[in-house]
Amino acid sequence: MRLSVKAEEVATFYGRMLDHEYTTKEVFRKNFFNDWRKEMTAEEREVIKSLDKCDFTEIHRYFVDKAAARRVLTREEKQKLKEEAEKLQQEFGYCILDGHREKIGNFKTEPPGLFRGRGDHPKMGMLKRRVMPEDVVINCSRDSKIPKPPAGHQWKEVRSDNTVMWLAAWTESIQNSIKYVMLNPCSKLKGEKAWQKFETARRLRGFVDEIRSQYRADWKSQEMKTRQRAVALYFIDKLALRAGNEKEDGEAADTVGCCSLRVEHVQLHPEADGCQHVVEFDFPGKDSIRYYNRVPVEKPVYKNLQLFMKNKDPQDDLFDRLTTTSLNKHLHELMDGLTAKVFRTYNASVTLQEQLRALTRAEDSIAAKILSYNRANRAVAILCNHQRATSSTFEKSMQNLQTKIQVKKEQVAEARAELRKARAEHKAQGDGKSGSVLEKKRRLLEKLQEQLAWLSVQATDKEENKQVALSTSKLNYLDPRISIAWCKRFRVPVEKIYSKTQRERFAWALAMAGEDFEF
DNA sequence: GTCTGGACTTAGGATTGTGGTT
DNA sequence: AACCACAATCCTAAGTCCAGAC
Repeated sequence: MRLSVKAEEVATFYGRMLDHEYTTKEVFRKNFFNDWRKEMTAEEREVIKSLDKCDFTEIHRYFVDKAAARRVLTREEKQKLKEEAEKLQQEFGYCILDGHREKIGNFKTEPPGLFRGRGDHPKMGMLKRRVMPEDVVINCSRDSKIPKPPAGHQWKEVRSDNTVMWLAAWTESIQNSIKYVMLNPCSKLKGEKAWQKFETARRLRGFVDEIRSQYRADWKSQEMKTRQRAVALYFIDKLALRAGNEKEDGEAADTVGCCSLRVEHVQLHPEADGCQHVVEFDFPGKDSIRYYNRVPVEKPVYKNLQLFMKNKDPQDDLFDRLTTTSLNKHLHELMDGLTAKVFRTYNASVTLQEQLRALTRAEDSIAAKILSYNRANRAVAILCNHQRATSSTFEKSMQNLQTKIQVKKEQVAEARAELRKARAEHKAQGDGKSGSVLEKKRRLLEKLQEQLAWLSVQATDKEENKQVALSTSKLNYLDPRISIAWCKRFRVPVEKIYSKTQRERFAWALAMAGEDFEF
């Protein structure tokens, strides 16, 4: 069936996703079909009444072929595409801020498509509309070269607000929230903000002992509200839980954080795993990532939880007298600039520093030091519950690595035998030629042993990292100055820890952290 | 207090780039 | 040159937190 242009475009959004799990989900299909029908002409709507009877395979094949065609382009053609993208980046990807040319993060508006909400999102599959110039607000100084809208179009508004960071904004059609064009993390402005964030977290170090003893005292408060706040704060501090703002139901997936925990998300065990007073957490957190943890807690916490759960239904709020606003208000009184999320930053960075101290040995090889670093990083990622899906190729690539290790082991054994032989020969002949052969064999063995060590480090790292995502903590929670100081102290090239973009993002830290930086 | 809109950070998955192997 | 695996980067959803209105 030949479709009208509008209906066809929306059909292609679905067709190109055909091999994605989304298209098997009832909610996705229902929302898509509903929005698709809105784009149809009256005649089309007459004919197309059931998604089950629509066949998108031709559309799907078109995109598969297109992707394949892209893959087989010649080197020159690929080079040309790259240059075109670079030209676009140069023209639109930068702005002038306070007289400096700064890289923009997202300089393109988001293309139209089908909304891909995470978890059980009630709006998945809905049509995300194309952004038109008429939707876009431009923010730049009055005396600057104001960007021109495309021919025949106008901006929604041009304003000059120097109290905000965004350069352009539009309202997105799914949640009616605002999307922004902002600077790249390598920009001076973003760098300063990150630095400020870590400085706030460092300041918490000076207050944390006092705060901890206070919330312990508050576990026995007369006021229910204070007790709830004190137990919640304990979780935020000890378990690095997120604040947990309330969400409008029906608008997003059902996920929770600390303050929004419900009775159904915790189970109390008087005794478990050989410990007393164990709390079992099981709830969907941000991005619907499961948080599952069994932790022994101090007795007053346990008793309080029993009290908070008494006479409540599973769906009731655990902390019914607590909101993120009231918690943060309390935190503000304890320290200037203190909010719930500062505890995550603080505990993440402190954990990294402690773990690095405990794990690194000066006499280790660079490879072993990097494994230690990754393990320290991993401790943080586990604390913050940063997960990733196990890649579909994990088992296979692990197997490949094991094979490589086996081959390398055999090579080492062989090299060792040859070295022995060369040594015997040199002893018998004692001339310069047999001496240089001996030296060569010795070097070969050394090199192979090094390679073997590196491979087995990789294998250990890989296995331990199967379901743990290190990048989120590395980019957002770990004060980069800790890592840089560690690199300097233990003579590890910083490129082994931070990629090029990461070094640009953390340029501010590279410039200021010496080897004795302490968080 | 409570609600809402706004601005910003944090997050995992998707896509792209790279370097080694076949 | 084609292919593959992994790392790096991009994308944008989903959080946090604040200010202002009532």
